[in-house]
Amino acid sequence: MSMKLGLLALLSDGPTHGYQLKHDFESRTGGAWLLNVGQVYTTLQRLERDGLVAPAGDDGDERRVFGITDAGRRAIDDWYAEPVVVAAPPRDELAIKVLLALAADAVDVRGVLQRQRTATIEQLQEYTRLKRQADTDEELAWVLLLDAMILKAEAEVRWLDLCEARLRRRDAAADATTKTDGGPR
Amino acid sequence: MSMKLGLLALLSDGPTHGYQLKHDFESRTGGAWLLNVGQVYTTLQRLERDGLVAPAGDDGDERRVFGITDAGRRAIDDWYAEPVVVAAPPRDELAIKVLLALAADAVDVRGVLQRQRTATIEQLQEYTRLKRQADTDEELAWVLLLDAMILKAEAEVRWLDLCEARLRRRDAAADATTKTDGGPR
DNA sequence: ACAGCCATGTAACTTGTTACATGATTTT
DNA sequence: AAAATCATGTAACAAGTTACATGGCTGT
Repeated sequence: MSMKLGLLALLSDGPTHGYQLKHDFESRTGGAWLLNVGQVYTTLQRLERDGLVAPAGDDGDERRVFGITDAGRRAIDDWYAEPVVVAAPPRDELAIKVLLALAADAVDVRGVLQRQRTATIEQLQEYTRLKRQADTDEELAWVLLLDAMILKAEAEVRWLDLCEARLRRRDAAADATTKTDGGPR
Repeated sequence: MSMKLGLLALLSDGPTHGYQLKHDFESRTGGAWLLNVGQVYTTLQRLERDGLVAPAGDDGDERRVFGITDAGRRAIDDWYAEPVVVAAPPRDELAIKVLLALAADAVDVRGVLQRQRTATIEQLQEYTRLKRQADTDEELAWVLLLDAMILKAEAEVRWLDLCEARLRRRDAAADATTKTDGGPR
């Protein structure tokens, strides 16, 4: 949904053609978000199908200029007016992976957590490195994106640590049970 | 990708049929992740097409039992062995929305940020409420999922605050320019 | 002439997802 | 007998994504 609405948002600033949309989108995201041009055109077709954009422009122009329709304007206003709500359940690959690993006794959950932690911390360092550079460049979009990725990565590390802690606590409890009352046979 | 791999992970614990997979998946995610049964069957078809699972079982059974293949075993081992890497760019609806709002002067970015902040904090309170209950129930899967959602929501709030701060700083800088040297005409 | 960008588009495919049809078995 | 649950499946669509074909225009 974000791609469609992203292009629609760009079109709400004025009619343009597909190739320009690609460039606008990329420049507004600080060059961090590159689009395959083909995708822009397919998305435009689908937006037209849904009545959110319409061909607007001098017939006889080789470039196909699209403009936003009233319905499109309404859609984009709604988008900005409504907060983004997380889907329940969150489509979170890491979470599902850990939960499934947890229940499968053939899988080394600890290993999964540790490998993920290492990888995420590496990413965090890379982001921090990039941010030092971006801060001097004053590219607001790119800086904000990096902020977001850093905060997310930090949250992920914290979650991994929490998982470890809860696992240790659970294992300790199970251990205590086996020692005091023989535990599960 | 996570749905497919999720079912495959379940099958790596032993062959079963579609309906059972649905129940396993839901119970292992603490009931937080409900599946449409139809999706399980379509996903199984696709896994079979890709050679990751194969019909395994007594012919003549009314239930279609599937087992994991060697290729499937390899795929699931890889999944657990490799950390989940964030796609660059992150497909983050909130981030793209804020970045696009930032560049469009017809949009009230401050409003977008504030409405999102309110909504996210509300969610945070709801998660916290649910967690108090889950903590007593000792449902590890559900507790871990809530942990993840809480940490993510907190990170989101922090990011929104950071955005606000950076916007204020930018506006202050622009203001200073207009006052001292006349600024942009 | 040739490289490279501007520009448009189509075909094909993937995953996720829902709505619907169908019937057997079990519980109330 | 009716309701619920078990169980399997298909049709259809949305959204994202890539690979490819095609041609004009511009600078060297």
